[in-house]
Amino acid sequence: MPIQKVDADIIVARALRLFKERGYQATSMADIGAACGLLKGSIYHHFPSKEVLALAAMDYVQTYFSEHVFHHAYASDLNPQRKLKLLIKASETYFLGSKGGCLMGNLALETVDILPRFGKVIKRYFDDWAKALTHILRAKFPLKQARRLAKQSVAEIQGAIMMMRVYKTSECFLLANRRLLGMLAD
Amino acid sequence: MPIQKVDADIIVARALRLFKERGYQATSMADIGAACGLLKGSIYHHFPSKEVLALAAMDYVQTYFSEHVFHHAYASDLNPQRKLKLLIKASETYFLGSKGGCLMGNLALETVDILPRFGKVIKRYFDDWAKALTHILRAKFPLKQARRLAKQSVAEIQGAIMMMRVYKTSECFLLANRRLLGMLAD
DNA sequence: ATTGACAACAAACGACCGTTTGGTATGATC
DNA sequence: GATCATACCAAACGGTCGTTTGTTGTCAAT
Repeated sequence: MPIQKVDADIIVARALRLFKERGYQATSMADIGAACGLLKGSIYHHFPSKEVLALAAMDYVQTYFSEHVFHHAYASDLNPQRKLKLLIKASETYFLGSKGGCLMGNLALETVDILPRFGKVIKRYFDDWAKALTHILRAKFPLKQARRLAKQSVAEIQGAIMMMRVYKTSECFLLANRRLLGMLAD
Repeated sequence: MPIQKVDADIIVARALRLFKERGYQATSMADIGAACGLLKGSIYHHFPSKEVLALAAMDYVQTYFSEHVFHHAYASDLNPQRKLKLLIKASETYFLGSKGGCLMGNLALETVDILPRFGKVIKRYFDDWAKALTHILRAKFPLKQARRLAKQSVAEIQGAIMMMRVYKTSECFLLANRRLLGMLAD
């Protein structure tokens, strides 16, 4: 009775949410199926394994951030402050608008020494984030220093997201972003 | 044939290592048993459950940091710079000397929304860390600012430890500590 | 009308999970 | 030397895991 049709995108979206909020191992295929109105076996019509499904979810996040967050760094017709402001705003909208913090950060600590394929995707995500910030900070700092400040900021924001999950307060996260913005001011 | 005697402390130490390197869910009682030369069932002679064993491991970390890291903040016969230097050195010794990063940080992201009992211990750990830094920074900054800088630094260091695991480089972690130390300089 | 690809179900697979049980050797106590 | 708690093993428990298999109903194309 397949009157309904659940396509791969919906499964990715639901799985992403679960992986982000509960983690990889604590999310079962049955959980994902239930979130889609399917039995767990039916998911294998769309994805060959749980690991590939998680990779698809990570890919979605990577694409989302490239298109909705990082891309602000490369909008050529804006000044650096404005670019940074838009990038931070987009990041805040994402992280304050949903539970579970950062999928990449969560999976990083949970799986980096266990599932090597995840590590590469996570690395690329952090790389792209740092690259976007570096590109903006280049307007004020020499390349090496811009790179250092960018990496520092990515680390601080990830740490702040961790604190956000532990303390259930966005204070630390907002401060980290404000401090990043302050790097361009003088 | 119990010619050997594996006591609770050894089990905690081995479990701590496994939980830190692989995470909570990916570490089975059989793994822990094997690391102690025991069958998984034998662990239940010393601990009533996996959850309680993990709590014991977290408690060990909490005590270790209180006695070997945070306590430097309260050594009354040293100037603030010296205190901070010793605290940072002890922290670096710990995090650079073993794999897996920070047990508390790892478990925070993996279990905070799933195992409420873990959340409280993790919170206390971060609180104690921030409190130690606040106590040192108080020498230069008013209380509110000291608190803010302390929290910021804890978040940044946790984020840097995450980067250390992902990129397998201690660079970011060392820089975060240097920046913390720089807060006292002028 | 028949075909065939599709989407889903129902059920089972073997493996492993955390935990429990019952038994067995050890070593100290009386 | 008998007693008894201890530390452990061996085996099983019920349950869940990710995955596979076979089947069924649906829908579009022939």
